[in-house]
Amino acid sequence: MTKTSGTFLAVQSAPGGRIPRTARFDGWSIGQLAARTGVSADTLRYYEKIGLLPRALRDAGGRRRYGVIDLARLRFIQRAQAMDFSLAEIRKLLALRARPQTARADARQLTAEKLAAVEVRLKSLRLLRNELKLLLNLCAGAEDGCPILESMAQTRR
Amino acid sequence: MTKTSGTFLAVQSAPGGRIPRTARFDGWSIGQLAARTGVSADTLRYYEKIGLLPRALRDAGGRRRYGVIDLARLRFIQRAQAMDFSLAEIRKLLALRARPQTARADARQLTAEKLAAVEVRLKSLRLLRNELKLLLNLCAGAEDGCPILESMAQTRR
DNA sequence: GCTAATGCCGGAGTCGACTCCAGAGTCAAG
DNA sequence: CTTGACTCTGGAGTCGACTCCGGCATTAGC
Repeated sequence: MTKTSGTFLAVQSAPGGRIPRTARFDGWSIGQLAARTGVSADTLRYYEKIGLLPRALRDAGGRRRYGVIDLARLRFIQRAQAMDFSLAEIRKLLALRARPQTARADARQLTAEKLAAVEVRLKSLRLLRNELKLLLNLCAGAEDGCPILESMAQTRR
Repeated sequence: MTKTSGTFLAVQSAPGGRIPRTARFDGWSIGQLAARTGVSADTLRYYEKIGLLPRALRDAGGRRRYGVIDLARLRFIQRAQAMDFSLAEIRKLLALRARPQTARADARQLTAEKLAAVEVRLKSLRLLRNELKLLLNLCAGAEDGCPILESMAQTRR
């Protein structure tokens, strides 16, 4: 989400993932994949280290080379992450992808659990918002003292 | 929120904060305050270390003794924490309590900022909830494949 | 007086998801 | 051939809010 160093132009040579007809497409470097996805190179190496991404192919010089499969997997991770799944949960989801027969029920359950957690969080955040609004309203109408600080100082509300 | 080790009975000797008539009330031990508030003794020492609580009075043997002022401050911390304020923010709020003249505006602003942050989080959580619900609905109606995994695998949605 | 419980302190470890670093290797352009 | 951009590795550091530890001192209850 941060480091997007200047490699951007290099990526333009294969827009939309197209393979140039002249030279064999041997994938992207780590920096190119980073620029393409917005995931930093450090993070890509980290994902590999923790096994979220498989060990990438290496070129003659030992440098990582990524292909469309890796890109798809990474996109999957990004989308799952945007859905508030932790890397541990995403690891499970990725494993599910490999065995389609049981995947349905398991993915469903994982998602249902996530939904339940989100609902809970929503509920408490709504309460919190109301509390805060109330405090601000009180504050607007108060002549003396600070209702906000006072409310937190009280022993029971 | 966790460790509530067996000291509970000791506290019962002064229920409701009552002071035994025979001996002078010299406050609570760290364990007693812990049992009374649900904040672990370790955490109390931690709060003192980071200056969230002032250095507690010590008895002859060097052990901490807490009084009602400490209890009130701790309750303040707990309530602010329940309102999603971080310890750093709570530190500011506590500082505000000390200078009532400017406190109003500052506490108001802190609260308003917190409210804004909560609103933002609420919005994104609502979106997330809708996504998850949609996925589960799709999943219920699908005959083949797993719509959940598929949705994450797609390059664009 | 003895023992179990409690408390003290400094410091290390935990969790999750990275981020940063040093020192070395690789590669393309000029 | 040199320069500079990029990459490699293993490991350490970051953030927030604790939690746990070992070794020792003190105290409460019997």
